[in-house]
Amino acid sequence: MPQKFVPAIVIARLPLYLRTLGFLAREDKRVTSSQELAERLGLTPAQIRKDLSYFGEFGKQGTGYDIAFLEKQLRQILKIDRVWEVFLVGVGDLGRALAHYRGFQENGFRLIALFDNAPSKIGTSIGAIAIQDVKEMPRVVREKKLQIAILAVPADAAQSVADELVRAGVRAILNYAPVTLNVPPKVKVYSIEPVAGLQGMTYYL
Amino acid sequence: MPQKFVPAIVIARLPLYLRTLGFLAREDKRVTSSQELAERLGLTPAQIRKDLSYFGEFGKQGTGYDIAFLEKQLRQILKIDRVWEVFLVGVGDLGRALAHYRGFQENGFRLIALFDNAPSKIGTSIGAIAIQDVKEMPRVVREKKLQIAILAVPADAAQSVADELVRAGVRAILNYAPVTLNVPPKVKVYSIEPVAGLQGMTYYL
DNA sequence: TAGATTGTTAATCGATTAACAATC
DNA sequence: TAGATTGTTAATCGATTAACAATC
Repeated sequence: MPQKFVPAIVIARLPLYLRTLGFLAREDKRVTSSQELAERLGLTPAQIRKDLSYFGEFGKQGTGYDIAFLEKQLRQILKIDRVWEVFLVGVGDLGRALAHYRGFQENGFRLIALFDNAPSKIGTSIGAIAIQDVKEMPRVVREKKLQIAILAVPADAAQSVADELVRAGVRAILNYAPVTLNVPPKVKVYSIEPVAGLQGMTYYL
Repeated sequence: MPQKFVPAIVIARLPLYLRTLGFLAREDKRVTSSQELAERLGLTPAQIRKDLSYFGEFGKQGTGYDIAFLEKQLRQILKIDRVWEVFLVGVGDLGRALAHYRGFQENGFRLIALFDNAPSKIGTSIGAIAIQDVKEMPRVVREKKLQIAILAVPADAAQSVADELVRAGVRAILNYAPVTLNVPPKVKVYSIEPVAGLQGMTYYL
């Protein structure tokens, strides 16, 4: 089935749809509508129907969408109907907090390796996971076929570490370093930008 | 001067331009071009020139942009040519890490208050900042005229706390809770979405 | 059946890009 | 002057929305 091209911005909304379906399910709802989802998400019903239509027909006229069914479909589409192994590079304050964050685990992203370059940290552990020398990273990534990295190194190291990640075969980087990473198009980057976020909001104050 | 409407997506790019100018300055460059900025940022030169043109003429034909000058202009436009006081609600693991994060401070966002609802935390301190009862939040926010909140409470409390923030007069929320907040249009929300970010990337794996 | 809501088309809206005169 | 690069216009591209036939 030659999948029609789906804009990245549509893909980016699917996790939000999925999350909202989860909330509705926990409210013991069985069925929802593009109208209800749109209200919760601050979008238009048309946009939600259009987005879903890239992937198939998931609703029923007059009724709406079966929540459990649509959740399952979205999980399949996003390929999160499985557990993904992820690893973290950079175990500073931020990296340490990320290593403890349960949200990844809870959503099927299992942290299985930690890397840092500080001799004082290498060999120590966080929870059950040992911190390894970042020099070992390429070998471990290849051996375990890891595709997803969480990058939490200082800004001035981020690009060179990202280059290493790409060379080692990583295909997705969750970037916490305040830099714009340059990577080949086959590698996806999602950057966490709290400071840029704040700076964008002060404009409106 | 009746400012022309500037698309939010343009505003969102300005902090990235500013950051890149900072990197160039630290490389001892004095002048840059839309071409050079575009390469660093993975954008087109035309887009950068167009974005800047919403606010004035900052370059010189044949030469490009004076880095220090453009930095100063962007800081003024974004209103980050001053220190903003911010406060944090929710001192769990994540909130604790955010309270220690130096990136806010370094970029002119001074954390001046912490709130939580757990009796065991209230009265204790992080660094020099005491954790206060979240019930005190509206009073403190009004007294100090705080406009910017960092929200790091559990997902199921986020909307009701956000409602409180809005009632207290907060105008900008940096949201770390994995929920879509519903707030009036005068209030800006920037959400940090690591899990959604990962879920969007697995689609491409 | 009547009412509700989907999936899709076409129109609209908005953002990006190419091109180029102006000019440093 | 010649080369470089801006600021801006117009064209293009892409995303959102309105509208509605289909149908549950």
